[in-house]
Amino acid sequence: MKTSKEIESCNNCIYRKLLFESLNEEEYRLVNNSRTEYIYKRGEIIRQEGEPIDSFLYLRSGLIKLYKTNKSGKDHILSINKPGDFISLLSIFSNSVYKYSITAIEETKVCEVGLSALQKVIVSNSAFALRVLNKMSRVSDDIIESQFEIRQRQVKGRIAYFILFLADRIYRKREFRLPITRREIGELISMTTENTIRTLSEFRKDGIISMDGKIITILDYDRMQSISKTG
Amino acid sequence: MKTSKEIESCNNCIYRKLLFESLNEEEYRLVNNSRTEYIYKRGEIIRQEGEPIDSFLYLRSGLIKLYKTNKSGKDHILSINKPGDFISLLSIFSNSVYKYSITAIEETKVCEVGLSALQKVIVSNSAFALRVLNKMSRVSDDIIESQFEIRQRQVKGRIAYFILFLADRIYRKREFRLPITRREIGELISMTTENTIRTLSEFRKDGIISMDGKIITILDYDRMQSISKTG
DNA sequence: CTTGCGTTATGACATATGTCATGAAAAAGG
DNA sequence: CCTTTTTCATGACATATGTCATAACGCAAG
Repeated sequence: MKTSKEIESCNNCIYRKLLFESLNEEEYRLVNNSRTEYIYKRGEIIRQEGEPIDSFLYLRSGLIKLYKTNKSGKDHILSINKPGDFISLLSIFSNSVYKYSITAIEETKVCEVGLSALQKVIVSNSAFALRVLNKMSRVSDDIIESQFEIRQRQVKGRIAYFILFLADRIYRKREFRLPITRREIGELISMTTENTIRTLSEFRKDGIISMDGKIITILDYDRMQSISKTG
Repeated sequence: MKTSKEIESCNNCIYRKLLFESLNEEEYRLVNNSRTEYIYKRGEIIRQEGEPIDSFLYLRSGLIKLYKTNKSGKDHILSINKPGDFISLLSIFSNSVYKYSITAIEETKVCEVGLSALQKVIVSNSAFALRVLNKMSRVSDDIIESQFEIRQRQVKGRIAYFILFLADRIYRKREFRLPITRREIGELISMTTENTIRTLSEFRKDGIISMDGKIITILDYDRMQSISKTG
């Protein structure tokens, strides 16, 4: 499952400042000693629903999806997360097991910090606790907001919303490679694969995007925004 | 807006134990001095989207809805919350203004604690911080989970899910008074009022529930569960 | 008590979405 | 390289959901 291991110091990590800035030497050592860095290949499962929560996961590079499989075997994707996101913190303090599965959708570097070490530092360092609280509420907020936005749109609006999410928040470009299949887009926006494909084709026919396999270029950004808002 | 004010000591509050147990005298005094208790009548707006977050809100009795109004003027309800729930904590640490509006759907008692007092205690008392972290993640988790469950069902399943939510988690009875209108149920499950009404009528015709205005009785609990799971 | 307005209710019809079938294209695996 | 599997694509049709119209009912304000 975990294909490769490669420990680096947090000192070189651009996220150290974000999170560990307020730690003193001892606290930092405590965190760092219980820290491991793993690399997951595309498609590898990082954590599975029901597994005990043993550590705090922090995404350093790559992309992951958070999802759940229902009884019929159908997956429903909750969110796509990017570097800098806390990918497990959601339930770390209220659940003992993962409520959702996590899979790497491209090669992904994950920092894993032992839960007990993290809790010790939270107890000893209140500035750090506030920082975690802040970051954590932001991630939950983002998930709630995106689900909320998705649910009040129909297919065209949902796909436009997702394409703009990728363009604006993930890649910051108007041309990018879809990181997931059309089936997975459907699992994310709660639509069938066929309708997802059909709608993307329609956007292409209407000249709003061009498509070459997984490469998408937004040709008419304004119209895409308008569809995301109204449809 | 706030119709009545009535300060009680936290000592008599059944929730004190839940949250304020770990506070020492001074911390407790700090919280209590910045604490006010308000009573909101049915339909009264407790907080409005966009208002600055000044305090931490804690629901002592009654029921509230969390919702957002979109540009077309249509409301979308995010959750119905019951006593014991943190109703503002969601965005308290990551936003300076409320992202959602809060309205009392029946007479509701709300405890309001000044945000700065709360933050001071979080910084000074790490056990309390952990408790807040735990409770907070649970509330966010609940919202994410219910949205997640709703979105993968169609109308019948969504309504069955909601009816069972009321029966099992809010009233703990099989007969209860719907606290909201059918339009609001639609706003909660993202369906039109007509389809919501139609589906409830259908449940009645099929002998799954009986209805007398807003009074609902679940006659066939098993079938209701089965619809909630499959439909 | 009456009036007015929102809620509940239902039908007819339009539109959106799902399902099933089929095939081409692309990716994965030996 | 070839084979196998998955993804992408599209059509025809079934079903679910939305829209519009209409009416009875109930609650609340005067």
